[in-house]
Amino acid sequence: MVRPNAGTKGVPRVDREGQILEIASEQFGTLGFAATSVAAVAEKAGISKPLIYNYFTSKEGLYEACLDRGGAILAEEIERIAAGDAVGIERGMQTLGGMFSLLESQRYLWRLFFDTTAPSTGPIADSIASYADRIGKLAEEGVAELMALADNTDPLDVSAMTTVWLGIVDSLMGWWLEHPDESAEEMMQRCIRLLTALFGDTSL
Amino acid sequence: MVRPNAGTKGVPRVDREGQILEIASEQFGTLGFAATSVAAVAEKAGISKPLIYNYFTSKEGLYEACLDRGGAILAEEIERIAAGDAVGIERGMQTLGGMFSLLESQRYLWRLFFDTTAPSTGPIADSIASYADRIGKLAEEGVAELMALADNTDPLDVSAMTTVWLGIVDSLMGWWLEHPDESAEEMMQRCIRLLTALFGDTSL
DNA sequence: TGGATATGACTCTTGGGTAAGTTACCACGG
DNA sequence: CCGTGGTAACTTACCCAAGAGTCATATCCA
Repeated sequence: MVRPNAGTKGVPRVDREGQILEIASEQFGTLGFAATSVAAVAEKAGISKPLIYNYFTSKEGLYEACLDRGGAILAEEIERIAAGDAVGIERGMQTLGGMFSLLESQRYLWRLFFDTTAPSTGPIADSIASYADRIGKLAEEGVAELMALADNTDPLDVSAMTTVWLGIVDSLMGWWLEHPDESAEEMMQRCIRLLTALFGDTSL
Repeated sequence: MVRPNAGTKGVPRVDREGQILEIASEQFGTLGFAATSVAAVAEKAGISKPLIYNYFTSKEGLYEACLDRGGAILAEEIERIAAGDAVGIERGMQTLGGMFSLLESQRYLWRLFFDTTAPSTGPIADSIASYADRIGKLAEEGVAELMALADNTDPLDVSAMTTVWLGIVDSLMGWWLEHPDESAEEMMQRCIRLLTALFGDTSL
């Protein structure tokens, strides 16, 4: 049988995998796991669906690979800032700034780890949870520090505040996604203005 | 042909519709539009799928009916508070308090209007947008007031801050959903403590 | 020539939606 | 007090499209 487009295109596996991951991450990050179809990723990459299955085994495998690629980057940056000596709001703002410059060209990455449509059981859930936990732990640590400054060490209060903090970051990322012209630097300046509007300009 | 379970069960349409809407709202609100299946709603209601289609035409029709039921309640409460004379943070906290007591027994309602898996085109999108806008407008109004107090009237700043504010409410609702034992009153006290941790106890 | 790169054309499952029929209730004429 | 027909409430069994996943095969290069 004649199969006009078959045969290698001379693209080595590693390169192809990288290209697929980039496209898949964008789709998963913007549309969510459930709404992303493997066929669509294949089409965007200019290749066929079976090749993706050949390299990544399943849709979940593909998602997991995206997580691994993005998660390392993200967690590393947050950990780097956590290792600094900034505390409280200051630390929060530094984290934000780090995120902005890190994710400027791939803002959708953040959403990968907070996608509500991702499967909630099975190996993916574990993988996603492991990264989300790693990020969440760091957030919680920062929040706990902040709260301790105000003599509040109630674990549930810290837990709620951490959720709120992650919600703030998430909503900022969402807003950024909808304002693509905004640079990381502009975004940071904006956040400082917002903070000032809340606290007055004493704190920075 | 014998159809052992067919025939009326003596439940009038209005009652049945109400029952279906309650169950559907919970499913849509907790699982999201995409992850909710009509068959599952039917099963939970102890009826068959076609009855739902008979009453609500389509899955989107069902969702729209849920929105109508929940949206009126939600927007009304926020409008009531907006009509008061509280300003800035104070208004925000009052809104929160209103939400908590209003949604204590149906916390999932909030998510109905901020479900990212809902269709983004078609009549539903319009309907959802109309309610979300109504809520968003009120939020933006409150935020704009707050920002004006700090001499910031930049529209993009207000837009970003509004998104953040909605993100905060959303994350609090999410946290509440995961802590079912927490009462509305406890939730409110917790929020006041969190606010105090941030601002010191001068402001209330 | 064998292994890596690739594909067209399937299968199978899930879930939205429908056709056609069944049962219970009720108003009304005898 | 009893048919009897109309309508509202309901179901089973199906259709169909979309999308995950697979198989057999084809091409290319070292």
